Amino acid sequence: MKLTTKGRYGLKAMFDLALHYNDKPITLSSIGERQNISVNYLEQLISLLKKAGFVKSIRGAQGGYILAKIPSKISVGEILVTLEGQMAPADCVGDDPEEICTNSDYCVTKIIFEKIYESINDVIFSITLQDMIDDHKQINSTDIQITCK
Amino acid sequence: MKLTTKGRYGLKAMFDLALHYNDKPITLSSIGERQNISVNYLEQLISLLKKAGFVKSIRGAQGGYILAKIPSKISVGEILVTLEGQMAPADCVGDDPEEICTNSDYCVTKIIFEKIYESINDVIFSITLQDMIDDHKQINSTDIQITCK
DNA sequence: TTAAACTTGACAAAAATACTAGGGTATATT
DNA sequence: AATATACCCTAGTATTTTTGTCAAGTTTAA
Repeated sequence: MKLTTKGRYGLKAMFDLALHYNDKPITLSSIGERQNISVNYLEQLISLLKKAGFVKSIRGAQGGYILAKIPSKISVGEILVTLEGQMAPADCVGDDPEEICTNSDYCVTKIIFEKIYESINDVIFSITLQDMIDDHKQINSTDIQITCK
Repeated sequence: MKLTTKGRYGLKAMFDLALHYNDKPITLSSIGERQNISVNYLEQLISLLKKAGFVKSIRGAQGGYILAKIPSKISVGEILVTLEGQMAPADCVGDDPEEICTNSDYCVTKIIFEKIYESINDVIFSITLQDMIDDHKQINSTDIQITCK
């Protein structure tokens, strides 16, 4: 039940972009440096986030990435689902489940998996990037964002 | 964020034992047959559950496994944690976290991971095997337990 | 004593994950 | 126009995790 690096790195990258929301475009190499993530790998993650409409890219010199929406309109849940897929503990649950078992109507374990799924979603879709910024400002006196591995 | 087969299979096996709580010892081969799980693999899972004190084994002919406690005293959370480890979305959260980052006091993503962790635990530790039996009885008129893959 | 059942540990195939490599393309600056 | 910067895209690959298999025991009821 761990998140993969996709979700963790991607969330950090998005938080990094959110902190710089009104600055000039942010390069992946600067994100990679601050968050300690390989730039090539970041490219793959940001590409998914771009396709999903959460970031915009500006090509060429002085280019980079910026959020496509204000931080309060992007939830942690949207980011994680884009990168990791639905946060379902089993394939038989989730919106549009991948796998529908023959006996799922009578399956007791499925009830549990559904409850887990719902409780995770309640959390992640209720938190936005703006909430993270607010938390950050409260915790950190300096302006440098610090996330750990 | 999927459970592995360890957790899923182990939970099914424990539910199977719970349904037969007052019967004679249940063999792994019968559980494997009903739940469609390789017996050799089940052995590994049940061994963990035995070490954790949730099941007792009776060796020899007519032997098998029985729950070591009544179903209402065994939570889904205990089973899952025994088999999967803590249900933490990242290594930096959980009771006694595996990995303590240098900046964790100031890490904003950690706050999110902690909230996810807590919400999952709220669910899984509040459900017992007895609750599963009750659910099952409500859903299924027959006495045959049915779980899906 | 024999067969059923549990115990243990080594091992291995398959899948998923986490990158790396490297060639493109667009654009700002000089 | 040339150049440097920075995004874009596709493959490949090493590592880890998952999901078991196999084999050689030990224990115990009948």
